[in-house]
Amino acid sequence: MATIRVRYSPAPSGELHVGSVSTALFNWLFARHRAGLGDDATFVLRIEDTDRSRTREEWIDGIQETLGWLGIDWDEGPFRQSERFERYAEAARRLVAEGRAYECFCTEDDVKARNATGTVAGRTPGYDGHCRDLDEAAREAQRAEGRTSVVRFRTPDEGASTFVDLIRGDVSVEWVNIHDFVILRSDGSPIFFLANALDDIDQAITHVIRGEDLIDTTHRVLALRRALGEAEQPVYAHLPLILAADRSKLSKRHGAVAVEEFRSRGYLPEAIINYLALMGWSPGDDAGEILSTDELAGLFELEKVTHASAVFDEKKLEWMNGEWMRRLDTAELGARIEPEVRARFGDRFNAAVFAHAVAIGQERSSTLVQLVEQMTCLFVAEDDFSIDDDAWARLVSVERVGEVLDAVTAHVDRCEWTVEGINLVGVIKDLGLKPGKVMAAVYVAIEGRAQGLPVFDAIWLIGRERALVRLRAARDRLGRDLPV
RNA sequence: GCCCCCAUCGUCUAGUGGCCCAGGACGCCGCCCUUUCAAGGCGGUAACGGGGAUUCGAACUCCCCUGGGGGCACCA
Repeated sequence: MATIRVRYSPAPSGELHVGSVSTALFNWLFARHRAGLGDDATFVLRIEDTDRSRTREEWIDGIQETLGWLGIDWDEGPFRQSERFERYAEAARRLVAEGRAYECFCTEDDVKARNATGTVAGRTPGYDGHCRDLDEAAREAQRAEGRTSVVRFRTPDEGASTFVDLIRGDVSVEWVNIHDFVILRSDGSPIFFLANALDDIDQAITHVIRGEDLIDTTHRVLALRRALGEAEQPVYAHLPLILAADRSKLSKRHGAVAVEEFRSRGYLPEAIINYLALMGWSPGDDAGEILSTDELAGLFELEKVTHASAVFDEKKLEWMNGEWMRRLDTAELGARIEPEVRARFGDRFNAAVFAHAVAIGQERSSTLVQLVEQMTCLFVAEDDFSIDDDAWARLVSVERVGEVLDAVTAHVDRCEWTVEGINLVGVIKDLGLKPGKVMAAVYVAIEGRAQGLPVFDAIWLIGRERALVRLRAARDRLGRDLPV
């Protein structure tokens, strides 16, 4: 039995976006898969809030809320780096005392200016080692001038840094390309590298699974760990990134990227998990694509993670969401939207009508939002009932639409009040018209839109009175629009 | 500019030297079903970036090029 400890360590700088959740998911799937194998696997949640200026409490709550909604649960934490500043500062002091790090008086602008003048032309820009070898007298002089300082880590001057990535193999970089970097800001707060290295040590993390955008930072963290006296190093695995359709980094300008946004647009957590798991990983052709979270955890293997970044395709997510909506138990599906529908319609809400609507809507919608929209025509007050322009245009274009509406109205007025009794197919045929050609007009008149629930059901659900009101209103409006 | 990672249909991917003139899924197109639209069923379109090398034989191995992405902060 192996001991596995992974961590998901988001920075609370906004709502969780799909890339970040993907990282959380892969860590979680790995831990749960190993636990299923009998290993002692722990998933730790850690909030990397070292940058006070970018941290907001609501983001931290939001991270937990979103993970909870998705069903990604954690065994330890959330730990917060902001509560461990003294620990980091102490470690930095120790590194300085041991000569592994040094006090640096250069400001950001100083460094930038020196880079601009070509001091390091032809090389990776970065710190030039200006304060590396200041003696105590020189440092004292700087302080006397009132200059503030940071603590900078001294990287090796030669040789290369190499580590084995579980999904990419050997990853190596020459140290000349990695300059001395800041580990403690002038205000005493730690920089990511330090806090991250120390937390991984203190929390005994065995596997670091994160996005490929962090692959270059690994060498610095590893150097820091060794300087901190840690002999053991965790296993690293760098995940492929999720890109926007234009292959650039996914960002707000590409539309929805925050998971909460997808949530409010009617996506199910099951579908989001399923979709994200299949971005950058595949269990092989035989497993199929619609997989529950448990099934995913059972099949997950880091070794099968793909290497190339993947483009986010909302079309496929939507399809997958529809698949999940149809797989869900109807009562369960109803329960997920009932609070919202109740809130929206107050005492106009009717449980029996709602249940029937969910049952027939389940088969024909891809998102919860679509499902809710389909049933608004059932609950909306007649005063608020409206027909959108596109739908009206559709109605008007129907052949002999006036006659159709008249015949339908007459039928609805007297027919037996069951869905089958309402069946309008015969009525249309009696006019010598094809139901498939003209029924759209009835949909528009009754549901206010060209896309919705089967209209015989809708008529039955809203009742004879209201159905007649809507049909006559449509007929009246038609008379005004198309004076005969 | 320097460094790192990557490279199969439009997109997500299967494929680890012969089973592949490359399979699945989404999308798209067509047909069927049909109370509009959806959903569903059936069918179709579409890819191994280029060039060398190794080999009897390369999508699969190696090299170069090209292309894409990422990194180079007192962000993480």
